[in-house]
Amino acid sequence: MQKIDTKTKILNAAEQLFAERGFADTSLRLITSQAEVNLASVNYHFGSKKELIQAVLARYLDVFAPALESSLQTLIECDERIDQIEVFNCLIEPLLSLDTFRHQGTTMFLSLLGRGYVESQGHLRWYIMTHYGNVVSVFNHVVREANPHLSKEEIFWRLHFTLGSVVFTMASSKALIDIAKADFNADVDIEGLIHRVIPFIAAGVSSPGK
Amino acid sequence: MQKIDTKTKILNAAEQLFAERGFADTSLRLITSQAEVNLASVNYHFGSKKELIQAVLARYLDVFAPALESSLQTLIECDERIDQIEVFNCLIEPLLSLDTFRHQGTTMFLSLLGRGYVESQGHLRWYIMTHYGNVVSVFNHVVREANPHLSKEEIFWRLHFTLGSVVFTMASSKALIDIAKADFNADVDIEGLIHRVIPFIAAGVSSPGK
DNA sequence: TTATATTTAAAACGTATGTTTAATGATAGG
DNA sequence: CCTATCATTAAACATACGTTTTAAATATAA
Repeated sequence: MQKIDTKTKILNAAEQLFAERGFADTSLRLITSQAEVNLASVNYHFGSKKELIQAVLARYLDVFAPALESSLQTLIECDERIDQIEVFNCLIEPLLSLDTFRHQGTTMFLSLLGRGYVESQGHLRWYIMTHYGNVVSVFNHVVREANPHLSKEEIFWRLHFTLGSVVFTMASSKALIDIAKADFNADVDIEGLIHRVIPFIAAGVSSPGK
Repeated sequence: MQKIDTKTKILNAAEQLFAERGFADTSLRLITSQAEVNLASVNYHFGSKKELIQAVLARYLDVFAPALESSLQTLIECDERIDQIEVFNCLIEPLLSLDTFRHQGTTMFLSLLGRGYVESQGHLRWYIMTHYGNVVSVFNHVVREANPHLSKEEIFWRLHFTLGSVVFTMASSKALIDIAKADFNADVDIEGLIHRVIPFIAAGVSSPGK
């Protein structure tokens, strides 16, 4: 059992609480008591609550973004004709690897992403664009290749519908999985959920439209 | 120009601020100053902030739920074979009529719905089920009719993916529409957005799956 | 070991929150 | 006209928040 330093203990506690309760409803005192560190250490190590939130998100994005990018690059190099479902399949491995990277990492990441998008009034969007803009561009490019019949604008909107499906579902995945258990005796985990959502969003994105 | 009573002034100011900034980030002082009423009048008329939030949501749901229900009933009675796109089309009129009912009512309602779902930790879900459970049942029933090839469980998940697409997009529709304006010189309003999202979610829901 | 820098600790600060109180004003019924 | 109910106001309340300060403790390096 190795010793975990204060900074990491804060990040671990913070990400869990942020994912469960959102940013505004999670106080620094709750975080530090859960992490069993002193209150002031948050401001010492991170400067402010806002910077802590960024650090929590960055810890995931720094792993996820490069993984997705290389996954997309492989797709570009190997396939002549790209299908939309293959594009979304590129998300699976980078997403699921977050679960080995940290306990319930996939759920945590997607919850944080969803909460960040609705709570930060567009700040997260800007942050992602400036820090991970490249992988976003590549993703957009590949989706365009897979759907030559769609305009840039149509793709813009459909990718946001997609993002909504994913982060909204994942943000409440814990509760939803419980309901599914109770109502259908169905045992679903986060991996099963991802495999359920991908056909849905792929069909939506590639739909001929009205 | 008729005189608006305090209770309504509070509701009007609250729903706008809630939709824009979320529930946690909107203080009663901000609401009452915007509404130009006394701070204490919130607790006098509504009891607490939580009950104010419920009142704001109820004001929309009390209009939307019956409208949707009758719209679905008409569909059931008229069509022998129901298509999924028709089911979602039933949402259009009830949603858009909120815009005449109140300024930017459609956007407001969907934003509130989205925020309620992610901020209330499942409370809104319970509230809707207990107060408007009937229309939810009818909607579920119609979707089942339109998609006999899908299991109850599959429909459960796909409707949540759908809800995610809609509320997530609408919750940030203001910002997204601005981006679309800047990037594509595209003029989109809330009605246009609804007509964009319906083919997307209809294709997703009725997709054969993997 | 000593000097220096880094990290932790406890306490207080200032501010903002939701809520309550108590007094005043308005309104309608007898 | 008086009274009882309802509505509004200003002020205070208690609490919770993010942040800062000051000092002690710990680690690091000479």
